[in-house]
Amino acid sequence: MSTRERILSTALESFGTTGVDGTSLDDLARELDLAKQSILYHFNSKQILFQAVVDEAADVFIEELDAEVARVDPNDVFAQVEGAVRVVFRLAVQRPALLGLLREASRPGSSAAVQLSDRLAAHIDAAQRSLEAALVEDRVVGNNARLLLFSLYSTIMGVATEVEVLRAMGMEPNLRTLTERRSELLRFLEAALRPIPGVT
Amino acid sequence: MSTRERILSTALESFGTTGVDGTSLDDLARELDLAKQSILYHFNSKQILFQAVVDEAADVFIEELDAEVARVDPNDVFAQVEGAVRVVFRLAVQRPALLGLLREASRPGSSAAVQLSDRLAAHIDAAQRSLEAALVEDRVVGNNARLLLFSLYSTIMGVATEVEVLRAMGMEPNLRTLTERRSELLRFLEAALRPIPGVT
DNA sequence: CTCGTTCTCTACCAGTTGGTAGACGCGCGA
DNA sequence: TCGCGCGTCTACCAACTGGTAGAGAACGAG
Repeated sequence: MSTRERILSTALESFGTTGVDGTSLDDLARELDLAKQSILYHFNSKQILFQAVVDEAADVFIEELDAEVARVDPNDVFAQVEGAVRVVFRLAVQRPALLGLLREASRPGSSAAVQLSDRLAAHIDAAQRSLEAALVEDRVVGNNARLLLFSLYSTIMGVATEVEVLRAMGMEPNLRTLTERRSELLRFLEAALRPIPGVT
Repeated sequence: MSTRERILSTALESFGTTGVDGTSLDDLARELDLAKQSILYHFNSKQILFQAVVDEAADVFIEELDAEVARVDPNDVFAQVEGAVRVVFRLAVQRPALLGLLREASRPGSSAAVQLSDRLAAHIDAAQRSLEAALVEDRVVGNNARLLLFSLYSTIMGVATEVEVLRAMGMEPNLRTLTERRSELLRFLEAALRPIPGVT
């Protein structure tokens, strides 16, 4: 792995867990066993490094989602939701810092928000169109595809990442409860989306 | 308003929008037009100030929820959910920094998480019991009251606070879209909770 | 008046911050 | 062999960080 890649990956880990403001270039340099100035050689400023990290996180996120969605019937909304949930929960286990970074970058007023949204725009549009089609064909219940997508996103990301709230409810965020969380989440989402039989 | 109260309120605003690490005591002092050392007189350290701010935010949050829930039939889960949504959305308009602070304090690994959860424990338990009762009487559909509550929380808080994601979807977070968001959210939650007629 | 308490202030500190300047070593093409 | 670009380094910086020390103002109680 190149130095540049090492820096990116370590920075993603640290920014995603401790936050950008909570991570100093000195911290990163120490962790990388590298001079701080070498970091600044590859990324001219901390801000630029953060942007690069956000881009990388967005790319990984998109890549994983694409790979999963490609294996699923594009007309089956529930299967797509299930795929998205699978991806997010896999990341929650394997790369929690990546989800933490997305959370950091999508914080209200974040400088990286615009950039992140540019990176995701095409995929959001695609998901929205797919949901729209399902909506007009009554394969799914709802009034507004965008807002429905927004609700789905909020629920999935929240259930996958709000581990401290989970703790407050008396459940430790280990692998067993994670599985429970996921299956209850899927049931919840399906109940919210599934048309009532016989009602048009 | 006492100096202590002024400090608390300004700190809540700043911590909730810029984050704790992104806010220096010098910033606060400047904004308050007060010497930094006066802040440290009332709160011996930044950490202690943060804890006090978290406590205050939790108190306000609980107070608002209690006031709303008290006006609602305790056996009507949908009315309770509607009340909670109303409170959260009102705060999203009137005191967005307060929700931002809860988000900050419930960040994975946050030092304030335990404290926040202690403060909310009793209310979480009450909500869970109420949901549990509705569950066994089939007034609501679901398998696990705690996980159901967790899903509800994630959805409501996400839809109310993820304004940058909303922007990424092409909707500006103004008052009109907020109303739309709220009504679509309520529809979504009701669909997720409402038992299908005729099915037991 | 005067003493003690409460609060705010100025002055200061050592450690850390993001960032700059410039030297050194290394590998590679001419 | 030489020069040169690339990457890393040491040394340094001004600004800012959270926090300390201690003086003085305001004020109520005796």
